[in-house]
Amino acid sequence: MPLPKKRVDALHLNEQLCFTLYSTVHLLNRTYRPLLEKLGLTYPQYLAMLVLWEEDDVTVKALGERLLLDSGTLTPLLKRLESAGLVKRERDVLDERQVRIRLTTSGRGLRAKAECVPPSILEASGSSLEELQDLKARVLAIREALSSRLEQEPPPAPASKRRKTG
Amino acid sequence: MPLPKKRVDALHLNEQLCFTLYSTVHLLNRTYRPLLEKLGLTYPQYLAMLVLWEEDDVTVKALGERLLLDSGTLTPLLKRLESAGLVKRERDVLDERQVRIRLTTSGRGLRAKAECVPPSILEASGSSLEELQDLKARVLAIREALSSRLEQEPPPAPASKRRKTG
DNA sequence: CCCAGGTCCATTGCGCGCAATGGAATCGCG
DNA sequence: CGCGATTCCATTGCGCGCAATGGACCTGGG
Repeated sequence: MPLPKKRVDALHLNEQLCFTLYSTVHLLNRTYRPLLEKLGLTYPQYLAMLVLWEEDDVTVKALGERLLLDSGTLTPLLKRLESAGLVKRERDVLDERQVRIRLTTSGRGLRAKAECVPPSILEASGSSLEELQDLKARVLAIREALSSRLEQEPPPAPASKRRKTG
Repeated sequence: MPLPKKRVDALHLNEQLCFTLYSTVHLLNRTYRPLLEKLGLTYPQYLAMLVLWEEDDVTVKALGERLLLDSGTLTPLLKRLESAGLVKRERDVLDERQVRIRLTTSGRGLRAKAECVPPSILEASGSSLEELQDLKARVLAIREALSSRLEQEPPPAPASKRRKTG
């Protein structure tokens, strides 16, 4: 046998964890969609509401740090939540650069209807809570590795200001 | 301690595997971006090229089944690959409903430059190949559960044609 | 007090993903 | 053979994600 395949081809689609994660996230989104439609939310909007249900009255920046999203994504998303009557967006009085996001009564009320979502997803996953918790921890480790790497390397640094490694 | 938290709140963002997967996929995309920029590809375009490097001359439908994407996503993506000179898109002569995607010489040649991508990602993940293979298998199990569920349930069936459960 | 630098949000442009719709080609049943 | 059903791809509309840019605001050194 003169090796019919070139070892374990790293460029083979089905070998790649990344593709598995990528396609699984899309299937998860499709699974969430009919559940969240009843709440009038998309999945990223649902994530923003999760943060607000935990801690009301947060800035766009703080929201972005929790969700790992930037203002280019959040600004239009929050405007849609506002026009849906779920949140209010107001400039901070003490620091007008910031915009504070606050739940409306309607937004707070939506939480009760959201409580049936996680159990439905758990069931659809076909896995146990323990398995999912274990997976979460392992994937988190990868996310942290990617995250710390992305924070350091990219700065092409125009010049001057070498305060990190100097 | 009168339980300061309400058990293990399923609506808590950081409890959810789904958010971990969602945010990790975005970080992966950001990690791939500078690597793939050298090839002139986005991540979904890279995935399509992976399939074509495995098996040239495939239909849009076959590509969609491998990548779990539909024509609404693939048609414009493939047009961009075509205008980049990497593939050709031609109607099948025997069945003109189908469009066959074939690599150009330039598209085949890009494979060599792509070989450095998987090792870079492996390193950035901070994990061993064994750990990633194990994760892949576990996430695949969830993907299969979601997939089989999505295939059955949704048909709202206008009427008639009850061939599955009838 | 002034203003250079930094922070925070908004905007723009592009490429997905996907639901929904439509048109052209093919298939299959009578 | 004829015609309704099905298959396959293209198009449209919308909501992300994100890089890049810009503007308003704040802060700190002089």
